[in-house]
Amino acid sequence: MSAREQRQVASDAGLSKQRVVVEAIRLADREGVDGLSMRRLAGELGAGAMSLYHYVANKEQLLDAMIDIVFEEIELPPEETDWQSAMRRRAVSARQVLASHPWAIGLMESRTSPGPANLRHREAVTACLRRAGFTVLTATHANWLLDSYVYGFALQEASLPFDTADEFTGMTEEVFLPQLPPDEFPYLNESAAALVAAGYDPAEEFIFGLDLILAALEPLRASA
Amino acid sequence: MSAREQRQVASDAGLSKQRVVVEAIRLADREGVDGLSMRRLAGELGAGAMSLYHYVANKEQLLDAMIDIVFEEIELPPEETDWQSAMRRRAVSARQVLASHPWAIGLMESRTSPGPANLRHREAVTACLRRAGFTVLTATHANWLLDSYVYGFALQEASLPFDTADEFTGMTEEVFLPQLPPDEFPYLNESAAALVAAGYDPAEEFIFGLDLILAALEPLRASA
DNA sequence: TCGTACACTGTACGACGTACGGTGTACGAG
DNA sequence: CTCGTACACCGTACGTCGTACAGTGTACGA
Repeated sequence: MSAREQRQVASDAGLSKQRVVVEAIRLADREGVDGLSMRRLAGELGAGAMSLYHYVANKEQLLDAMIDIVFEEIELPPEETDWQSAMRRRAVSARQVLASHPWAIGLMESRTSPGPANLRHREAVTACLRRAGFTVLTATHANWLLDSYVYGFALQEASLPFDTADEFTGMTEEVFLPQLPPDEFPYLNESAAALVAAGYDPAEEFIFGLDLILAALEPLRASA
Repeated sequence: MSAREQRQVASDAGLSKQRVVVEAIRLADREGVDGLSMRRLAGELGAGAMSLYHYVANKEQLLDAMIDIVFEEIELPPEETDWQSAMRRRAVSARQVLASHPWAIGLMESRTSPGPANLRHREAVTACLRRAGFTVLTATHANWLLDSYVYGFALQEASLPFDTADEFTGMTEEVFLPQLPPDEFPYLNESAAALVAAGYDPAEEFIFGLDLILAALEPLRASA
């Protein structure tokens, strides 16, 4: 048995850029982006820290690659349906993916050059809009608008300190409301109370705004 | 002249939480959030690194305080106009502020508890919407929708690798287009070409989506 | 049999956040 | 006028970070 094969047994498989990046994503999902260090990542892979630099030029490039894998996970707009359904599907998918990799959102601000999966995604979305009858310029507007909504929603969702409706109710009643004097924040109190009563569901909230935007974009199609 | 007065001359004024946080923001604006270290910040203030810990519990709290100062800079919705104008003003202000502190957007994802300025802002926005005739629930929807758009737009804008229209044209023609094979990315090519021809202005782009959202929200008012 | 190339790693450096234990000065009490 | 205390500030040190650099061992073609 060669040393390479030994290593493969010891660490589940030989190293590769793919394996490094995938494990990095797992680590970031588990511990947050601050918990992702080259040493820890190497440890997870059963390797020395410097070995990683044979597959990734530096940590920045590793982060770029991680982001692009995230984009790969987002569904492309299906081609066989009307444009609104297609956009809704890909937006919903994007929200799900970003919610399961919250660190990705904070990373986008600092990373300026889009990866290949990102480009493929943009191309597919633009294609869908153009084929639906939007002009080049209105398609650009629609693109900015939809992406802004999706990213902004994911950003807000990521900064919520709870994940489930129960946690929300608990946190609101025990932490937030006591911090909000009703005379200074009457409307926030009212709104928090209503949300506790009505229940809290980010997926529903997301769909509401999304459908409102899609409906408002409909009249901009040239061939309507 | 006392030692304290000497210090004040040497470093422009005695230390204070306010001064520490403001200088931290200046440093982050200038060098990015990665360039902000306790040692460098202390250096800018003419102090030792550990002195900062008398005004800030740790770096996390410093970042929280920075974010809240940023929220303080955003205009509250004016009370004397119709709700759409009020929302437009505060949204435009928010975009400007976030564009001048791009690091703030990436920070929001990891920071979960809102500061006082943030709360005041939310209260004022919610008040404006409720007074305009939105119900508690539709006001919540509108809030999520508008904030998502503003934050998401700011996030996308921050991740653009250029600041001016000229830079945009240059980068597009010299860097992006050569990377986009026309047969693989026909629509992105078309759209890039159109943008170069029509000129690029993020402020206009922002207003487009904003007004579209505001118009779409109008019919949701109860007292319309 | 040997040379080369490749995959990998050990060590070391400078910078980071911050715990801990000072140090000097201002100031109220005696 | 003296002195105790409180406060503002800092020097040093520890563990961790990213990563430059200089190896080391093995596979493989000649």
